[in-house]
Amino acid sequence: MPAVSKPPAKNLRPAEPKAAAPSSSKAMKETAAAAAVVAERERRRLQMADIARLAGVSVSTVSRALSGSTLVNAETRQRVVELARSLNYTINQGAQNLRMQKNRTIAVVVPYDSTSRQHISDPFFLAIVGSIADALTDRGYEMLLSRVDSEKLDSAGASYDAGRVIGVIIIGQWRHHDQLNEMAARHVPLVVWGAEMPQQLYCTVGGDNHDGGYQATRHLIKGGRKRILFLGDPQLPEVRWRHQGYLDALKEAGIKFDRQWLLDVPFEEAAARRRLDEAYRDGLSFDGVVACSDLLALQAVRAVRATGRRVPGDVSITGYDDAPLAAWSDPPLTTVHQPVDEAGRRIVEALLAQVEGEPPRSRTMPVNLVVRKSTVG
Amino acid sequence: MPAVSKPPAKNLRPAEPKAAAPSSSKAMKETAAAAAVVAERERRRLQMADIARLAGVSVSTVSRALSGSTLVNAETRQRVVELARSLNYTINQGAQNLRMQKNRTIAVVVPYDSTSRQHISDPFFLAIVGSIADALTDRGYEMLLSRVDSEKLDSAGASYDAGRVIGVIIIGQWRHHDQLNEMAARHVPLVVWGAEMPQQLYCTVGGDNHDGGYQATRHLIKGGRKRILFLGDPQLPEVRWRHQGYLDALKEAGIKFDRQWLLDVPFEEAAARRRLDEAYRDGLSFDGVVACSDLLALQAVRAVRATGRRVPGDVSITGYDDAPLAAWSDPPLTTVHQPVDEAGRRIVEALLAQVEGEPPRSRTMPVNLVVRKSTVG
DNA sequence: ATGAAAGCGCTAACAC
DNA sequence: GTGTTAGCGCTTTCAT
Repeated sequence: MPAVSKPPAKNLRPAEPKAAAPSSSKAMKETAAAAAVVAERERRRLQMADIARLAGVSVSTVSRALSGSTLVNAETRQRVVELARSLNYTINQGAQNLRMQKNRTIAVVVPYDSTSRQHISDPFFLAIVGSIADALTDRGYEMLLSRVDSEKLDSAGASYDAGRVIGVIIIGQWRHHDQLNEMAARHVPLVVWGAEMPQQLYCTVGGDNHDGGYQATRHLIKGGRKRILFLGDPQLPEVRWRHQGYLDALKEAGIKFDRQWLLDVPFEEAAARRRLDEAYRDGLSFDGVVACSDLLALQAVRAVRATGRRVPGDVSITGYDDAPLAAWSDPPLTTVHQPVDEAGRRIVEALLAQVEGEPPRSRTMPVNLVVRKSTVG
Repeated sequence: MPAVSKPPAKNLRPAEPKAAAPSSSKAMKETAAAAAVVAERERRRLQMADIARLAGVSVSTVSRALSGSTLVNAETRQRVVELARSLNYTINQGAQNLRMQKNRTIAVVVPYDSTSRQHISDPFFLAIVGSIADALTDRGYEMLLSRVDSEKLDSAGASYDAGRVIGVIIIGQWRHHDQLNEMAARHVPLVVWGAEMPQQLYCTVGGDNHDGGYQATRHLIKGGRKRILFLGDPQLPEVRWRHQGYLDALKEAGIKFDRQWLLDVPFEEAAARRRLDEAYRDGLSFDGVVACSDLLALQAVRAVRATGRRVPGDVSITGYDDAPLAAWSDPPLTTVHQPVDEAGRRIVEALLAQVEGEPPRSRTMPVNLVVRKSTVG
C-alpha cells in the first residue's frame, strides 16, 4: 500500500482505551494462548478480532462461522464456534444491531399519575406487565420496562426516536388521550392498554368496559338493589365506559339515576373510604355499589360495615379486575374478571402488527362477571 | 481528491438501503426544507447528517451542539438544538453507546421454575420488579426485563457477554446456587434476591429469613401452640433459613420437633392444599402452621376449615411476605412483612457498586411480624 | 469555532 | 472457502 494513499494512523481512541496494545501491528502476532491471557488480564471485553486471532482466521470467517453460514468450512466453523463458546464470547449486540439495522426491543411504560398516585406497584398493572413479558419472550423480543411521569408521556416516544426500541406499549391511558394521539400521529408504533375513544389515532387493547359496568350493575339489580352507587373517576376513559354501562343497566331496569350516586374518586384507597364516609354522613341511602377496582370495593366494604350494616345483606358490592385478592377477601368479591393472560398476547400482537407496517387495529376483549359472596342473587 | 488515493465507492449497503439518495454528493446540496420533506417521505429515520445538512454545518458541530459543548458558537448551538427538537430528532443510542463504550441498562431476570411453576406472575416477585424499576429509573438506568427457564439461568449472563447490559439482577435463587456461583466467578456483576448461603460467590439481597421463621413460630408458641407445622420446601435457600428459625424457636421453647411436621410443598397452591388434606387423613394433629407465603397460608386456612375446625380458634396460621391480600383476606393474616420498597433500592445499590468495581457485598434486611387475626395471642 | 476523518465492533459485498 | 474492505451512526482528535 503506497504511503500516499493513506495518512499515518492516528490515535483516535474513545475516552477509555480498550487495551494497552503494542503500538506496532507486527508485535501483535502473539500466540493464541498469550492473547487470551492478555485479554483476560486486561479484563477487556472479548471481541471478534480476538477470536479470529486465536483461531488463526479472519474476522469475516469468524462472523460467518458464528452465524452458521455454509460459506465456511465445516471444520473451521466447528473450531471457531467451540473457541467462542469456551471463552464465553458472544457477539456484541449493539454493534450487530447497528450494522444490521435490526432491533427486537420493545418499550413497556407504566405511567404514574401524580394526581391519583396509582403507579407501577398497582397489582393489576404489574400483572399485565408480567403477561406482556411472557408474550414478548415467547416471540423472541426483549422488553425495556420503565416508569414515566404521565405528564411527560412523550418521553416514551423518545426511546423510539433514539432507535432504542421499535415500538412502545403504554399501560393505562389516564387523561392523556391527546399526548397519545400525538405520538401515534408521529407514527410511533404504539399500543395502549385502555379503552377506545372517539377520534382516537392510537391503538388500544382493553377489556370491554361498557359490558363490565353493565354486567355488574345488572347483577345488582337482579338481586333486588335499586339505589346503586358508582365508585370511580369517569375522567378516565375506561371508567367512563364502565359508568356508561352502569347507566344503561339502570335505564333498562327503569331506575332513574341520581347525580349523587356518582362517587368520583381516583384509584386511591384512602380517598375512596373518605368519600363513602361522607356519603353516609350526608344521609345518602344506598343498597349497592359498583366499584372500579377490587381494592376500592374492599374499602367500600369497610365503610359499610363501619356503620353496622352488612355486606351483602344490606349492601351488595362489586369489584373490578378479579385480582387474586378478590377470591380470598372477606367477603370474597363478586367482580368483573379482566383477561390478563390474553391481554399480554393481544397487546404484543397488535404492536408487532404495527411494526410490520400494518395500520393500528384496536381490540376489545370480553370480560365476565365472577359471582362470589359480596352480592346477593 | 486524486482518483488514485481512493478506490471508487462501492455499494456496500446493509440489507435495507437507508434512502434512495442521489449518487453525486454535489446533487445533495438541496435546501433544508426539501431535505426534510425527502427524509419524511422516505420515512427513513432522521440522523445527524440530516440535521447537519439542514442547519448548514458539519456533523461534528451538530454532535457538539447537541451535547451542549461550549466549543460551538452559542447561536449555532441554539439553532441546531431547535432544529433537532422540531424534527423530533434524537441521537441514535445504539451508535452513541458503541462509540462511547457506555451503557446504562441492567437485566432483570425472573426465572420460572419448571418444577414449582411459580413464575413471573407471582405477586410478590412482581412487586419486587416494580420496586427495582423505580430504583433504576430514579438513578437513570434502564431495565431489560425477561423470563428465563431456571435450568438455563446462564443465558442471563449471555446478555452481559453480549454487552447488552452491564449487570444482572435475578429474582429468586431457587435451587440454582451452582449456576449463580458460576456466573459470579465469570465476574458478571450480579445480584440475586434470596438468602445468603455458605460458599457463595455471588451477592444476595434478601429479608432475614431465619428471623422471619423464628418470629412467626415464637408468636405461635406464645399463643400457646405446641404442635406447629411448617409449610414450604426447604430445598430453597430462603425456606431453609425460615425452617431453621422455626426449629430454633421450637428448641428454645423446649418443644421437640416431629419430622412429620415438615410439609415440604413447593410454592404452588394446589399442592399445599393436597398436602394438608393428606396430613389430616393421616391423623396428624396440629394447632399451628407456619407457611412460607401468604397464598400457602390461605390454602391452609381452607384445609383447616374444611375439617370443621376454626382459625385461629383451633389452629393459628402465619403467612409470609405480607402481600396486599394478607390485609384483606378472611381472616386477615398474621404474616412476616418483607420490605419490598427497600428491596429495590438495596438491590440496585448492590449491583451498581459491583459495576463500579467494588467487590460483591450481600445484605440481609430486617423483617417484622404483622399480627392480624389468623393467630391468637 | 468549525470541519475532516478515524474508528467503536460488527456484516457482507466483492475479489481471489 | 477465505480475506479485504466499506460503512452502520455516532464522538472526538487533530488541523485549521
